[in-house]
Amino acid sequence: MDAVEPVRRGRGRRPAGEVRREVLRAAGELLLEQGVAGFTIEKVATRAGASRVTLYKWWPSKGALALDGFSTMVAAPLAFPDTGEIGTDLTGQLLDFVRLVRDTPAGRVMAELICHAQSDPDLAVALRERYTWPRTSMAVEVLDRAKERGQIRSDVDSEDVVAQLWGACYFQLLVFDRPLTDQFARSIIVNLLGGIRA
Amino acid sequence: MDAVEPVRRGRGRRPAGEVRREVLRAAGELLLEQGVAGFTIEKVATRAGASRVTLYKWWPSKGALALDGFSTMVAAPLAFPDTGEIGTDLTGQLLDFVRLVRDTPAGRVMAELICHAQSDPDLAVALRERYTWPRTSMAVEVLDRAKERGQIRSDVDSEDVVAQLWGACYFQLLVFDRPLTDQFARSIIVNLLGGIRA
DNA sequence: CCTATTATGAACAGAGTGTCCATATATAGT
DNA sequence: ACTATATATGGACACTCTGTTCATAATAGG
Repeated sequence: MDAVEPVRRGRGRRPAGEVRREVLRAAGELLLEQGVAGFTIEKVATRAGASRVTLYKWWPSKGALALDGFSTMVAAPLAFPDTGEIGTDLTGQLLDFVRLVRDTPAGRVMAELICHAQSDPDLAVALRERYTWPRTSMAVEVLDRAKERGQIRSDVDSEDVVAQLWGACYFQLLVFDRPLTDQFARSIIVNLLGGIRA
Repeated sequence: MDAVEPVRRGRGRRPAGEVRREVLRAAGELLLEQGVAGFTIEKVATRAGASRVTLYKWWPSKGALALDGFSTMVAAPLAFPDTGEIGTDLTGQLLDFVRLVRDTPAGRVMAELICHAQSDPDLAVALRERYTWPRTSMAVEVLDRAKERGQIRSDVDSEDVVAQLWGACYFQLLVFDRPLTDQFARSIIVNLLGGIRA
């Protein structure tokens, strides 16, 4: 079960950086393997060969540790092309997101982190600052540029649009039980860009 | 704190219906007061003046009990007019939802239940069958009728539209930290119905 | 080399879970 | 009315996880 070599040297100080690295690796692994449900301070400490006290010292909450571990495992590429055509840009970005969520364990963990943030204020702040905001702001920038180019009505709120695209995907994932397909991503972009009136 | 009269009669059998009613009332109250975070089998049992064993016997999981309690407290009205104008119908329905979520504790509890369902299969099934499906199917029906009337393109998937409206609201609530306003609801309907192209 | 910093093991109280048991009693069947 | 069954109950148990305190050991930096 625990295929990790804990590097136990007995009591006493270990290099802080080393311990930190071990803990983050253990946290990330545990998160991807068992999800937030099986993620406990105790298990992370055991797997990292560290003391729970050490974890309590460095991380204010379980959620903060989880997000740190997640970040070290999933280095978000966040590439974002600006081709000048808003439809192309949005499609590329949304498809990247859909595929990340659908084809890797990261998607499920993300969903669980969002959920856990509902009852963990520390995690909620960290998640917004380190994940939600950076990601959405890029989409918002692209949309704002499209508005300047006259491709989108000027009275449209870019953040509303982000909610109607990414929010729809999260809805599929969290509430509906429908699969998250490439076709779905393309369709909702068409719906929003072209309108659904005949 | 505990303003309930537990109706304790000592050991022995009490009428099953009575116990069940007490437990559901206690569960619903606790849920609205403290949310899912403070919702434990132990607290529900104490508040209902019942034994934990009894709860374990009747409800398969904490989530199932929570949803049952929630349902007894929040009898969803689910009124759904069909005026013949798809924009009017959607606006009315979405505004009802937005106001429920924004102005009552039910909204937060709903969000927490959805989140909890991510790691509780029993709750996930119950939530879909008893909440998500009935609600969304009504919106889908209205959209399908609008398609028959030619108000909406026939190649549009009604469930996609639901995801882009209700999903956007859930996104505001769970991921973004933006307030859920009436204006937001109206805007996203306009975006989707009329399209965002200039 | 000396000292401050830091990790560690052990232990603790507290809460919650999930499961036993024997006992008491309401309800249903005869 | 009597009996059998179903069911609620209190008490207890082992277990996990949380969050903390304490003395001890070992590294890192001057």
